[in-house]
Order: sequence, then C-alpha cells, then structure tokens
Amino acid sequence: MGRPRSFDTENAIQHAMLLFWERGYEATSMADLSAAMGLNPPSIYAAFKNKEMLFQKCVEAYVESIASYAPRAFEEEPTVELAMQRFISEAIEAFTIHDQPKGCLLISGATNCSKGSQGAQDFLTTYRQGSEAVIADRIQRGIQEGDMPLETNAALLAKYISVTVQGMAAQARDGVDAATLQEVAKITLAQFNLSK
Amino acid sequence: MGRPRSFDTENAIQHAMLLFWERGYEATSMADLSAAMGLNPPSIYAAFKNKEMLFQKCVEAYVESIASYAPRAFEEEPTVELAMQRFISEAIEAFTIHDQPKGCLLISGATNCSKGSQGAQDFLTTYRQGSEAVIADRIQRGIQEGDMPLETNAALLAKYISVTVQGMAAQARDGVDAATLQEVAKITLAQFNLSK
DNA sequence: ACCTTTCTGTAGTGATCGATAAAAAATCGG
DNA sequence: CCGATTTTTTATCGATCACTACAGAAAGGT
Repeated sequence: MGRPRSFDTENAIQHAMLLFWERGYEATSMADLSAAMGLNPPSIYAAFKNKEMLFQKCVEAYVESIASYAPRAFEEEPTVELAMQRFISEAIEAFTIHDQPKGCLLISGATNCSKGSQGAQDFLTTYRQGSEAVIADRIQRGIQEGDMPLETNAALLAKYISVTVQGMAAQARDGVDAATLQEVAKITLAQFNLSK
Repeated sequence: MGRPRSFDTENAIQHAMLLFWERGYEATSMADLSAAMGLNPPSIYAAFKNKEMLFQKCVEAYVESIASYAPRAFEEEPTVELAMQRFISEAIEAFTIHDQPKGCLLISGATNCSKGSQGAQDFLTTYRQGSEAVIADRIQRGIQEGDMPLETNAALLAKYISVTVQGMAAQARDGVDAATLQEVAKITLAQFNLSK
C-alpha cells in the first residue's frame, strides 16, 4: 500500500555503478550519485539505506553484467590453458570498453580509502579473494582432469594470474589500449607452454 | 633575517610521506598530516604551498629512499635477466617492509581520486611511465650487448614487467606476504628462460 | 469521498575538507 | 635595546561531505 516508487531501481543502480566504476567509492559523492541517478538524496537513502549499501548493490550489478565473462570462461573452456587464455583476454576487453570507465571496479573501486570507507574496501577485498579461489579451483580441476601437470601449485598459479589481471587493470586505468595488453597477455600465458 | 624555522623540513616530509603511502593522497587529510608532522597548518602551507606540492615532495623523498633500489638494479646487474630478477625481487621486499605501509606509493598513491586531485594523479602517472621507459631502456641495452635476442620487443617486455610489478603492489596492499610474491616472481621470470 | 501509507522535493544537519586572517612570539640586523 | 621580518599559534573561512527532518504530493485500501 502507499505511493509506489516512480523510478526504476535497476536503472538507478546501473547509473550509480558507472560512476563508482569511473571514480571509485570515496571520490564519488552522494551529490554526484544523486545527479547521475536522477534521484533526490532521500529517495536514494530510502531505497539503499546508505552509500555503502548502494555501493554493494552496484558491485553486484557489475559482477553480474560486466564481469560475467569470468565464470563462463572457467566453465565453458575444456582445459585450464584455454580457460585462462579466454579469462585474461576477456578481462582485457572488459577493462577497455569504449565509452565506458577503464579498468575494473572490483580491483580499483576502493583503493586508498579513509577509515570511514573500510567497509567498501573490505567488501572488494573479499570479492577479489573469492575470484582468486575460483581460479585456483579451475586449475585444480585441470590437474585432476589431466590437462595440467600433477605437481602444479594451483594456489600459486592462481595468484600469478591474479597479479597479472590486477596489473592489467591498473594499466588500463593509465590509458593503455586493449591491443597492447593482449600482447602482454601472450607473454603471460607462455607459462602454460612451459608446464608441458 | 627574521625568525628561523623551528622544524626539520626533511623530517616533516618523511612523516608526511609515510602517511600518504599508507592512505593515499586523497584519503590523507591536512589535519592528519598536521598531527603526523607536528606542525600547524599555516606552517605546512608556508613551507610547501599546498597539499599537492607537499605530496610531490613526499613522492620525491619516496623515490630517493624506498624506491632507490630500482636504478641500482638496472645499473649494477650485468644482464637484463639478472637486472629484472633483482628489480622485481627488491620491489617485492619494498612492498612488504615490516612496520611500514604495504605496496607502492607511486603505484597506488593516487588511484580513485576526484577531480580536485587530478594533479597528484597525473604526477604519479608520469612517474610510472618514466619507470617503464627506464625498464625498456635497460632491455634495449641488453639487446645491444647481446644478452637478449635481437627480435626482443623491449617496449612490450617492459610493459609486461610493469604489469607484474603493479599487480604485485596491489597484492601486497591486500596483505599477501613477500615469500608468496617471490614465488610468483619466479613464474613471471621464467619468460627469460624462454627467450634463449 | 476518506484516511493511511509511502514517496518526493526542499532545505538544512553537524562534521570535515583544504586553506587562511590575524595576532602573538621569536629572531634577525643595527 | 629597537624596529623589521618571519614563524608561530589560535581561530577560523567557505565549500563540500554523508545524511536527514519535515512537509507536501500521490497512490493505496475502504
């Protein structure tokens, strides 16, 4: 009962997500969000409780749209090598989409935050650790299926992939184009030729 | 003539640098800096003009102390492979010094900044690009000296090293220890075995 | 129609941001 | 000692931060 909302929540999240992605958590003010979402502050707070909860919703939206390539790469590719090739390649494309923010919201969305933004920072750290665990699981599966050597250190190789992807995201933020990063990826993935 | 300064400028910069390193440019407030430096705001502004100029002085101090391992590695090691091994290894140690901020001021000191901090952001971007150019120069020298294949793409290999180091810095910020990162570095540097 | 409930818009909360005005204190040349 | 000069201290400045009190507007149910 009562007056229904006059705005589309998903659409509002989408606009907020783009702003958080471009500027990061702390550098994005509620005034900016209010303008981008087309909502007055009270409407935002009624719908999302506070800035941190809104950020979490935006991160979830990012994961389910922009970052949805990752689980697909791990599930659909038959071998670890192909999965990692596709994962990194599609990550690079996601970091350098034309007319969209560069880099990755999950990687650089809440670095360098003050004590008041610790929540958002921890939230993303957890996401990144989860992502690395998924990579390690895929490698472990590859070991069991025989397309990776038995002596492979899955956790360490996953960390190596994480380091690379996080570095790629930083470079994309600095304006490096996709073609260059794809060339770097080729060097990175030469590792898998070594392990055979 | 007039009253002389009662504080040591270099010591003040050192304290400010540690704070910027730990929290990043924007998350470090002048009030925090004032407390850490033991100076009232007007003294800081009289000595450094404004927050951005103070940050630049801190970055220079960081380059000349914490990051001074880099030029030494490039100059003192006889081959590109040894230079890169030492560079990355010492970078990892610098990113994980006990009782000091984790990661690298040059890499994550001014990410996710608002429009008002664009100056500090650009300042670090320039530093990073310069660092990558130095790496490329060292590789180029190695090609001329014969310890790298003639067909080596120096710029691309330098970008690969940069990506790795930036990723390492991000991981160090997330709390990964030096030993783990050194293991990752071994994987990274296996590239140089490939190129022979 | 009514009343209740919820949303919307205006305006403003105290806190904190980077940066200063003004006056007191200290050190110089003479 | 004196006056000139500079640093120090104290107490702010206006702007912006995340957030909200309040009142009017719009949609329920009955």
